[in-house]
Amino acid sequence: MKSEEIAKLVGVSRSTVSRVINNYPNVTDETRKKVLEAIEKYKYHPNAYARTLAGKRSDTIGVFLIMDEAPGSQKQLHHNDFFTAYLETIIDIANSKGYYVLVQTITCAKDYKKIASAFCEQRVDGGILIGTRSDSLNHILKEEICQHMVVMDMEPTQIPKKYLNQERMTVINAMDYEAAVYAVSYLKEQGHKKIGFIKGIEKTRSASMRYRGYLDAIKKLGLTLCDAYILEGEFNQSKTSQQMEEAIAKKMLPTVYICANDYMAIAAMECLQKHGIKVPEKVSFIGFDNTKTGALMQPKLTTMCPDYFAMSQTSVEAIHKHLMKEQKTGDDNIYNFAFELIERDTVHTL
Amino acid sequence: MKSEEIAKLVGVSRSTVSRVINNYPNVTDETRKKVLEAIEKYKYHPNAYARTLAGKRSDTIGVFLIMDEAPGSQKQLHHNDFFTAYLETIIDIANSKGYYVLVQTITCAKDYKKIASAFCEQRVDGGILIGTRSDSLNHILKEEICQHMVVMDMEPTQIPKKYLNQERMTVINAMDYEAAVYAVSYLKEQGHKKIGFIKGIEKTRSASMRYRGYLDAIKKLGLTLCDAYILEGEFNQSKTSQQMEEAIAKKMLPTVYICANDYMAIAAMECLQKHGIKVPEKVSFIGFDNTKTGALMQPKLTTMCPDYFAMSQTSVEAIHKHLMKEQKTGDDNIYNFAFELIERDTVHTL
DNA sequence: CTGAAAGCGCTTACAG
DNA sequence: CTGAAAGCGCTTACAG
Repeated sequence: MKSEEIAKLVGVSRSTVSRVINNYPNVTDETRKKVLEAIEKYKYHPNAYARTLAGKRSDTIGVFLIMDEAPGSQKQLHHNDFFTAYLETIIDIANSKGYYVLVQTITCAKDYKKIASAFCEQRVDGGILIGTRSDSLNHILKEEICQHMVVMDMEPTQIPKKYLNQERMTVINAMDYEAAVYAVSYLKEQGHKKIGFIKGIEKTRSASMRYRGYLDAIKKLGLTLCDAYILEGEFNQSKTSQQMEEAIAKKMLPTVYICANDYMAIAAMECLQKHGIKVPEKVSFIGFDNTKTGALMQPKLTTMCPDYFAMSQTSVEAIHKHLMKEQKTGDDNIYNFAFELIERDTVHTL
Repeated sequence: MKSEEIAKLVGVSRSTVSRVINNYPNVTDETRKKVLEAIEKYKYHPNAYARTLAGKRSDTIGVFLIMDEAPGSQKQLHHNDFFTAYLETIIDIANSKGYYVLVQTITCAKDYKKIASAFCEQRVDGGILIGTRSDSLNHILKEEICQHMVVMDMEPTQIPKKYLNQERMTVINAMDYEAAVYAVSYLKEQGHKKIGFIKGIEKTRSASMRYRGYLDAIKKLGLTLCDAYILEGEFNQSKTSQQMEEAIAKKMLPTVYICANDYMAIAAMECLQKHGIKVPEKVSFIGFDNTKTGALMQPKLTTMCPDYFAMSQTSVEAIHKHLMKEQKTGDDNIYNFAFELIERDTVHTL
């Protein structure tokens, strides 16, 4: 079924059918109604590829998930629930606005070409980058992607001004620095003076900002910074356990650890418990990310929760606005979202 | 940049450029090389929409995630990590075979139209349905989707023969019944005689098969079936807790529960522990699905793990084969995958 | 308000 | 082995 057949059936031209489909004003109500009825009756769907070729947008948003290469052959990618928190909301909101969502995984340097292809083949009108690394930008800039790209978790100062000014990029960040500062002050209020930190790997903006926020807050609040309280967890459970074991052996334990993500907190807690060290009574924990596991385990993990929903929503809307050309000029294509402290059972009041 | 420009640059016709792009044999090596060089040099990407319109496939696979409507406005869809286990593998494998992946969420009856649209607008060459419900099939059949569809977790007998015979559908299931039977026999070997079950909602094939496998195995192995040991968990943590509370109050506890999914096991365990009932010493647990939370919590949950990877891989390959017309005739478009018992710390040997 | 015609960027018989 | 031409199913100035 194509538009010409509908046209014949109704007794109008293809042009008119097209006008109805695109909801143009210059069609009489009567004609419009007849066409709409025929479309409904024969379940006509305009061919997306023909529409796009003839000048319409593809109505498709690309979501690019940057992930570490999995070591084994059977990649357990799904363990990265970090992405899912954004992905399903993005899809849902995009669908509700009439966009289709194309998802691609980026697991190595050459995979960045997938992004370029998606744009160059005109498969997508805009893109959202999730899991951004410090080197991601180079890859993208190298590929000269022209349309609109939303980048999550990237320091705006690292982006060449022209991209931001030409409104070719939108930056969406969580306020990781502020969240870490808040976590420290919250813990101080709870009576903690020895506050440790378990670091992620700092090739992501969020991990490094969380750490910097911690460092600055410790100094600003007059707490003493102790190297022995800072562990290199590398976002990695076994590395975290190992570091924790060493700290236990040295008997250099703070009264609480802030962890750059929930999973390191979970690994560290398990390690302490094995040694009979009570959590949270002896050592308390605050995680980051609000994973499902943290919410369900015992004791339930207190954590800093990013506004996944708002960030996902804003990313879709940024692309939508850009395509609708509603984007105002200026610097409002940089967004920052606050965290929420979710108080559960792993912070003991001293 | 379009094919005509490349043609001019090289001094050949568009036809020849097209032949090179599509890797047709009837081009001299010399010409092919020159064209390829120009394509590389000018970073030419054929327009996907023009290609498809001119008769090529869209090289896009649709993944349709059927999920319950979330109660709140801010849908916490990402809590459904059931999907992610499949989704990221599907994307990865599809990408590696040169397919793009379009993902759509189905949260209500009218959303099934999204599936029809994706096919009718020719945006996808084939589709994968995840999270299938007993009523999903009606929706799909009603929409008269013509191309190839892979359906996960659907009883083959419910599908009209003609769809299977015409190779318009592939069915991919986990061996839920057998897994439940195995779980029961495993527990019997561990000395358990009072084996309970926490049920999901039975509008999914997997939930009902897990329950039926349990029932049949109890009978077959000569164990006594006790209604009080069977709880209506409805795949729901609060419902499970409530049912568990009642069972505790009645003092009608088996020595072990098989749970139709991990999350119900987690809720039930928490409930027992609150009452000072030791897990696994007093009451043991086997879950289903192998969620990350189950692997990380304390005690670590013993669970039946579906072969997510193989199922995802097979679904992509089924579509690929169908598009390549490699699909053999016959009934091999129904696949069943075994579970693996992951022994951790929640089954106590009596 | 409506239609005829050109054009979007490819592929593919067809002819040579 | 290669090119000219038709065609894929739409949209959009253009003319009326």
